[in-house]
Amino acid sequence: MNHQIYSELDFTSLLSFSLNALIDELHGKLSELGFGDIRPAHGFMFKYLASSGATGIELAEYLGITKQAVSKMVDYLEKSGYVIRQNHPTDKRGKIIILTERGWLVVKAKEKILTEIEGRWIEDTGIERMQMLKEDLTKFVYKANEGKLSSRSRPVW
Amino acid sequence: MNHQIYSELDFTSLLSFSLNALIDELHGKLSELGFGDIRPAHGFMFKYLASSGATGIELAEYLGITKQAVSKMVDYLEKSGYVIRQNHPTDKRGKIIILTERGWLVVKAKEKILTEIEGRWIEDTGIERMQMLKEDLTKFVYKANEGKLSSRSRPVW
DNA sequence: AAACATAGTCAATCAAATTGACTATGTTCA
DNA sequence: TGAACATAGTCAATTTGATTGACTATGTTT
Repeated sequence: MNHQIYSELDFTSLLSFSLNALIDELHGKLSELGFGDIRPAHGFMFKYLASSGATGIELAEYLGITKQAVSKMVDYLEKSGYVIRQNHPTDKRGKIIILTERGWLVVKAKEKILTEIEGRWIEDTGIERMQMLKEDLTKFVYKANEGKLSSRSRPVW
Repeated sequence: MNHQIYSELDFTSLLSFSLNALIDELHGKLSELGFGDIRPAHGFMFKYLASSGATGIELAEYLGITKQAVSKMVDYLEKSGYVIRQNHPTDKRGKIIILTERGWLVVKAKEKILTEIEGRWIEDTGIERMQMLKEDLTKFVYKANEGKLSSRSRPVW
């Protein structure tokens, strides 16, 4: 293995490679579990839908993409049986997107896998350092978004 | 500002948001400097070309994308005046892609901006913690790639 | 010399997003 | 209360970054 590559990584590369490694492992394991049609781009959508349902526009704001892009993603996930569109109870223009049973299976599988990965990281570096790492990243994210509150800029995984 | 969003971020979100914040700031500043036609996808290409030149296939391997994709990126960057294709000195099939003067300006601007950002992070969290953070991420990246040495999986910024 | 391998390009397609135009419903206010 | 405006969602065309497949030209092996 080419060790040199890893000894001189700049900060941006470190973040990028870490995230990629995480996402690759996650989607590899999801594929093994029969969820091969879930793609990285869907990750944050599932995350948001898990907390409750959501309208298209809520999703668009959360994901930082247009409502048209959300609509297409929902088309795909609905066709694949992970979500359904329901009529909004009070607003006849609106729809609410909710997870199907199969959608919930994905969310649960995803959580399990991510917990495993994070657990392995904790074993490697210790719980205190992992905690610090999270604190620091949280601080950076928070600071980076102080000035311009808006637009979450395509967080894709 | 919605503080709640930031207090409960899982690890994947933290990595994703940190990386996005970094990339957004970098490309915002590059735009201000007149390099608005450089896009996040070009980041690692510039990084690799800066160390020496490279053939298309070397770039493809480094970036984890196909040689056709590299060829298109090079078309774009050549048209924009950041790189040129030269004939390979010994292999008549091959080309070497090297940075133009304008390409070097981008590399230097990029390094300056990233150093600034990293400096701000160090101010916020301290040099020791920053060092630990880097060590930990390096360890994760290294471990994640032990099994399967190949394919760098689209590191895009 | 023939057979195979490699570097690069061309063309068609896919994935994830965009902008712009549109329908239907909801809200405001003169 | 109805006209004017705003909002939720879809349809269509386009862009960006990537893919697979087919091809040319050159290099290497046997």
